[in-house]
Amino acid sequence: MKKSQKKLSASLEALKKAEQICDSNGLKLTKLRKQVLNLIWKKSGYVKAYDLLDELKKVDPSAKPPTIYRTLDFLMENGLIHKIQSLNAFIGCPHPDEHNECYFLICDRCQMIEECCSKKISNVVSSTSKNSNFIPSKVTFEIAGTCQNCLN
Amino acid sequence: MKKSQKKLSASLEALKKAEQICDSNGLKLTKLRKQVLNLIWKKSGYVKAYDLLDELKKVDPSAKPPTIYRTLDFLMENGLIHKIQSLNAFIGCPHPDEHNECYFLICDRCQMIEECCSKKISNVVSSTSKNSNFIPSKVTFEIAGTCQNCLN
DNA sequence: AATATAAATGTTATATTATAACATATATGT
DNA sequence: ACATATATGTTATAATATAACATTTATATT
Repeated sequence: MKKSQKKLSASLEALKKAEQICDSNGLKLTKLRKQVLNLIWKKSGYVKAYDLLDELKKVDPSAKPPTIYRTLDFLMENGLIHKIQSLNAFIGCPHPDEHNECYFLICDRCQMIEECCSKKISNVVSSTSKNSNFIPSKVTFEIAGTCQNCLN
Repeated sequence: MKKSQKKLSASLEALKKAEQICDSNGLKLTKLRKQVLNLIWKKSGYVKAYDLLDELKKVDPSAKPPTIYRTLDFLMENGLIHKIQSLNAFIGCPHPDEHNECYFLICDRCQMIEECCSKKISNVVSSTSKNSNFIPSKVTFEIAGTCQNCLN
């Protein structure tokens, strides 16, 4: 299977899941939101908001910063994408139907980001939070470095 | 001991450590760098770059964004402060002499941030990285939520 | 269907965060 | 004393993000 096909199916898969999630939660996956989610999935790695805006402008010249940021907010609120805080960038979530504590492996050389889930993370978060009598609500866990591919 | 005294001593302590570290590493803790580090420690929680700039301007009216950002870069590179990625904010490091994998407990209600170190974190990072054949270089681990004080 | 209400999008303006590029000053080594 | 490196000063602008208000579209109710 070619890479373009792989990307295509990941994108379609993501759209399908997004539709399911929105359907079952009474959320509206509007044309704009679909377009933006699609643009995010078209990129192989992460996307910056203004790059996304430029892409969107190609099909909707009236798009402006709030167009993108509002849509990104919606997609984030509903777990369909994530913000990578250390890069001010965004990436599609491959498993929006599960809500685990996740972390990101971010390659400094290529723009690939691997999203991983691990019980270990949630365990560390809850145990360390308990130690400090802290009630956690949002976890940001990003590991930058060099990925497998780029090591060769 | 009053809170202001506690803050003062933490600030003095931090300055002392910074001087030691710079001394033993051939780094120059210049007047500007000291001033900025001091301003960071004066605040009880985290600081934003432009707030810091406003403070600095009070004693050095010619200060400009690069003044602050360059100084913050120096302080970060040498482990004297940390950037909180999820807030675009900065905070002094209470133990710049040790270099552990740390995480931050960030209270949404007050502006307090607790920096914690835990072997568990480094273990999770190294084990999960190994699973993905990933060589980690920089870890961002921030947990937002509600702190002990604000729960009452 | 007509109307009220809520949700989404459009639009203008501006706030916030950060860096590039080049000039000058200060410290350091020879 | 001079060359070199490091730090700071300065101007300009890039990159990221949101506030505030207008308009449109969807939804619920009568």
